[in-house]
Amino acid sequence: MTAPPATAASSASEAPKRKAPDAATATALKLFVVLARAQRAIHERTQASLEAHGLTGTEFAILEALYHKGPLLLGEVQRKILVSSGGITFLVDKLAERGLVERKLCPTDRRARYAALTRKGETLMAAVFPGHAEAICEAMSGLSRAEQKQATALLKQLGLSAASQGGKA
Amino acid sequence: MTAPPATAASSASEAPKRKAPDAATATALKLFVVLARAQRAIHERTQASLEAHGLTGTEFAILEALYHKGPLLLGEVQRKILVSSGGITFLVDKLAERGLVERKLCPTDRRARYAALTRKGETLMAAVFPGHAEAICEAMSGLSRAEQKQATALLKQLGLSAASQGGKA
DNA sequence: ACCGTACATCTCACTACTAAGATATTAGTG
DNA sequence: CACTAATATCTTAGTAGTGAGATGTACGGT
Repeated sequence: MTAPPATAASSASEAPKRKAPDAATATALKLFVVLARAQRAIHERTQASLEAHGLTGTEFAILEALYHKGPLLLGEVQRKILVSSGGITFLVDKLAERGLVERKLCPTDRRARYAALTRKGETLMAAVFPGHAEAICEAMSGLSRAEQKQATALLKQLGLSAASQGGKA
Repeated sequence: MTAPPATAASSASEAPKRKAPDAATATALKLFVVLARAQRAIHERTQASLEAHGLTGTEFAILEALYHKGPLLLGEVQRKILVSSGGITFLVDKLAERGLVERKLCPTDRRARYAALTRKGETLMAAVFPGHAEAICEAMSGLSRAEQKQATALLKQLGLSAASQGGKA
């Protein structure tokens, strides 16, 4: 998995060669930059524990969903991890080649396929998951638990608001 | 630019089929998920204003850096927007093909090249930047200014801490 | 002047996706 | 039952990058 490129951190304050954005804009731009940077830093820190097992973050997300929820329709997995329909086919193909998941027929809808962890996939997740959770804890350790909860509340509000501003338009 | 795939939102509370993670871990995992989701939502919302001009987010980040700072060495741009060395060559090539930037020799170091906006690139940025800043403001409007500042402070602390936890190791 | 190390950029092969459209199946309507 | 619209997955071609290594260049020490 790749981390998103960062936006240049300059906008708000360093060298306002052309414009002095009003204060509200400056506040929003600053949040935009630190959000991108924080996400990137956390992302890089936590992917290391997955790479050691030969998994990308997206692959792990699929396995994790199946691990915690049991077999799921491909479409359900797709909506959960937010990749394209072509992407989920490709990713499940690769995981199936490695023997970690298998496709199963859906008895009530012959268009649909389930993805399910194999024994091998379960074993892998049991080995990988605790270390990954710990890596996330460590990556977040710059904030106290109270601060983490505060940040979670703010980000949830922000994310829901942004997501509802037009879905895909 | 592509948004990073989301992690399955399930880990913390929905169907703890196998494990009841301790409370500190649950807090960190939850923050991990909402951080990824918020970043993704904001990202999608704000890229729309760039796509209308045929720019990816990364391309815009390069142009923005040059717009606000003037000509920069390729290496400086690279560090600012966090892409690989191969990536910055590729991206500047594409922007140069479109006549938005040009390479210039560095008089004091013949290994180095400057990237600089052309007249056309400046014009484009003057047209694109205000709308993009406004899109960011709107995307952030789910939080009040005070909340935005609070979130910025928390995320800055989180990002710096995570980034210093091993740089690349 | 000459060496070795450290850069700055570029080249090339590869990866992890996305978007659009094809195919197969289901469900609803008259 | 035939027809249509909606779904679920797969196929194909293309994109935005990464990473390793190849040049070409700079500079401190000798």
